[in-house]
Amino acid sequence: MPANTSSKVRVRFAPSPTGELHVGNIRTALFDWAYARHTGGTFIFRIEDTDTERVTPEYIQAAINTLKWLGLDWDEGPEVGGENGPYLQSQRLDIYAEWAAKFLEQGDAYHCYCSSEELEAVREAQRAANVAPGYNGHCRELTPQEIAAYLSEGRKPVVRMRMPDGSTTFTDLIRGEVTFEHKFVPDFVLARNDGSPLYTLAVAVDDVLMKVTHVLRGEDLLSSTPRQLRVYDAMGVKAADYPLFAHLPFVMGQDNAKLSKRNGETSIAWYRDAGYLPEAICNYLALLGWSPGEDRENVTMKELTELFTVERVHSSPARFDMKKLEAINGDKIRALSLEDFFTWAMPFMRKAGTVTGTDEEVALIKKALPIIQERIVTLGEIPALLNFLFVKDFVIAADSVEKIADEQSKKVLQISAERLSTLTEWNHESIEAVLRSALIEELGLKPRIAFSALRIAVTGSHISPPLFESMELLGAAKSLARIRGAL
RNA sequence: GGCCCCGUCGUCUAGCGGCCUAGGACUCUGGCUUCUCAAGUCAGCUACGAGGGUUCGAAUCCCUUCGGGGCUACCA
Repeated sequence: MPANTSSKVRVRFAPSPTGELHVGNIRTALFDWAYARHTGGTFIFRIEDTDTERVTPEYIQAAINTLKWLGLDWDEGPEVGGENGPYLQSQRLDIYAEWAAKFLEQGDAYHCYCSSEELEAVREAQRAANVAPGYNGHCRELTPQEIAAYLSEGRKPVVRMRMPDGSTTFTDLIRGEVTFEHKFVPDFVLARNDGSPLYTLAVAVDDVLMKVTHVLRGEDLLSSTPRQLRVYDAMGVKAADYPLFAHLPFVMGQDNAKLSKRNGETSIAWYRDAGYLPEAICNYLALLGWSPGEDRENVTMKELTELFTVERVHSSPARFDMKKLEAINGDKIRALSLEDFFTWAMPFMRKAGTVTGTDEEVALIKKALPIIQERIVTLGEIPALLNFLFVKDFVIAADSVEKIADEQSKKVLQISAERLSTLTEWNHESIEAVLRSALIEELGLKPRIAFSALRIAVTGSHISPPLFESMELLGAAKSLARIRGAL
């Protein structure tokens, strides 16, 4: 039944920014974007801000920033414009009003004078009687007298869509054929009594006007699809021209409930601040409900666009697993060029107050990054690992001080200081050579014992980057001073 | 309650009637490597929700059942 396969693909991501975009939203955006890029189509970004109670300008801006940060660039939408704009529904109110009026005129919709209280009472009764709740059609066929009576009471009507008898069947690209009997799809409201549109009206009108060919969205919207199709029909769109639907499975939290603050971090801002790379987030999210097959997992953004197809999207929900995200983030960090790694690392060093960004600091950071690149999972771990190189008032961590208080440690430090001070060339090879000869060969100590004391004395912690490289970077003067200071 | 969707290792998944005594990844456990932590590497643990069919043959098709989720708004 569906056409549109021959025309150019146009997909949209249309969030309702009633809060920060969360992981689930982003997964949807990612799939929308990947599908558009895969097909060489157009990616439209539209803001559904018809819920004026909950949507705020701040959230809208945050959504824009999040998509940008992730690298999900759009071809039409806020900031870039496009010939089918505006892309904020709040700026399209007159369009919806026109269509609502047209539906009224055509008899597809009607004025409903029922108050919220009356509606609630009806639902209450339906629940009590154990019948399917929903609008009972009270205002479907009002007489002019009844209307006049309502009007004289000061009632202002909403616009309600008439659902005809019968059923709606459509093919979901992920789930196959889905049918809804209209007796379970009650007449629904298109516009509030102040004339403002509801999601059901705006989404359908915009998808048609913006020539959207594929609707990839969360599965929570699956059961609203018959209503959307009903609006298309009223708009005079032929069934063959309806967009194709693909309802994406949910992203769940650890406790098998929809992901929320309670069971996992949901805001992308949190992941950004913790030091996750956009590519890692996208790669991981892509794996939630989709798979490239062939035992592949690690894909770049480019590969994602090449490999992504709706056919490979799952129909079952996926649980968000922080551990796996961390693993992928670590992989992505290790794959970074030194140049890129530095660019990502610098803001974290600054923010932590580890450095201010002087030329000397920058030079040292660039030399130090290679030795920590494979030992971190998030960028946020960088400052703690490199802090010993920049710290002004060096102190040994409390839990490590006692570990070098014994005689043997003292001896190790004493001898190390003596031998190290004779070195003419200060680099990790010469440092290692002289220490091995003094401590391992001459004293016969186990490496892990001998070097542990030095590590603590020099870096202040029993966990650090490789010791000899660390000492080379720290420099002879500071290294020796710290070793002596620990005695 | 009704309607709709979903159900392979703890988690994400491969699988689309025989290649499956079910593969990969993450996690976890153990080994190797090793100056700590990592990284790397080797090995191990663990799954087709259940019950009926169809078929020579089912994780793959059908039915039932159980379980999970969504919707049921003048939210989206």
